[in-house]
Amino acid sequence: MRIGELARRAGTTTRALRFYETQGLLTARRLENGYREYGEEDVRLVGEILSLQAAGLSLDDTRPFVACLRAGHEAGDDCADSVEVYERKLAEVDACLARLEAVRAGLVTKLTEAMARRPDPCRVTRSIPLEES
Amino acid sequence: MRIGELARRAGTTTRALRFYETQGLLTARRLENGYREYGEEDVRLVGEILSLQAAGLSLDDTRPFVACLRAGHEAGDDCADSVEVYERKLAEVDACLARLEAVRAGLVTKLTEAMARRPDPCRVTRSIPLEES
DNA sequence: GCTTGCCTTGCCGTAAGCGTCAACGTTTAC
DNA sequence: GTAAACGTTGACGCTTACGGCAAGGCAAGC
Repeated sequence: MRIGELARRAGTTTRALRFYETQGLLTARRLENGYREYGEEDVRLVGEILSLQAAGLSLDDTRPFVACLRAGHEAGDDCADSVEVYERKLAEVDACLARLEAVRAGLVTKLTEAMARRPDPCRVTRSIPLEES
Repeated sequence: MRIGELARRAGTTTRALRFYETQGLLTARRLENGYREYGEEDVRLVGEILSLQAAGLSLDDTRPFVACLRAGHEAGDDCADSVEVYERKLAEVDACLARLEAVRAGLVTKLTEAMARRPDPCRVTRSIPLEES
């Protein structure tokens, strides 16, 4: 199949596929007219990439998974390198979570302090009519 | 004072200060030779920007705070706009936390599944010598 | 022969916050 | 007199994952 069909079937764009190729994630044989030609296994491969990206991995992180599939494994994470990426990414996510928690705490502090400084905290902008609706 | 001194006193670089100026966050009068000239209040202002960035705000988010200080308020968050930024940012951080939690959960799932598929999970790489140390 | 649709390569732009030259003028001290 | 330390503007680099557009080649239906 050609690039357009692969893009449709894998659920992405031709732009993305060509980009993956420049990144060495995808390869294609060429037809006589220069068009890229893909096989069924490429649908699976691109699907793996997209699924991993959705799981929070960067494109670069998907390399071991692609290599693993190319090496004939049934799943992209059937290789040690892939599992290692999972672990590394998990650690990164945990670090990011911790940092965000800290940022959150700082924001809450600043917010409450600012609110405490505001004059007339009990002011009512508009009185509520008793008999409405 | 000139840009170098302001940078030192505020704890940043001249490059950053010039950048803030292009972003409209900082203004400076010019000496006859074209050099930027700052006052004491600018030290405070730049300090506010840096502190907010450290708290997780983007440079753009600091605009209301700077405007608030320029308007003569004692604190940069003595204005409604600034407080609004706190609230918006807090919501953003919360959303980001939720997304990261989901990513984390997905990673853990993938990792445990991949580990479960690995052969020989009880394999011992090296036997532990009984009499060591 | 015309249109339509698919394909090609390549280059620019995005968002954030500066770092790092380049190439040059100014001030100050020895 | 000159060197060091400071100042100026401008422009490019970096990172991610493409989108958009240009300018064209190829294929198929009417």
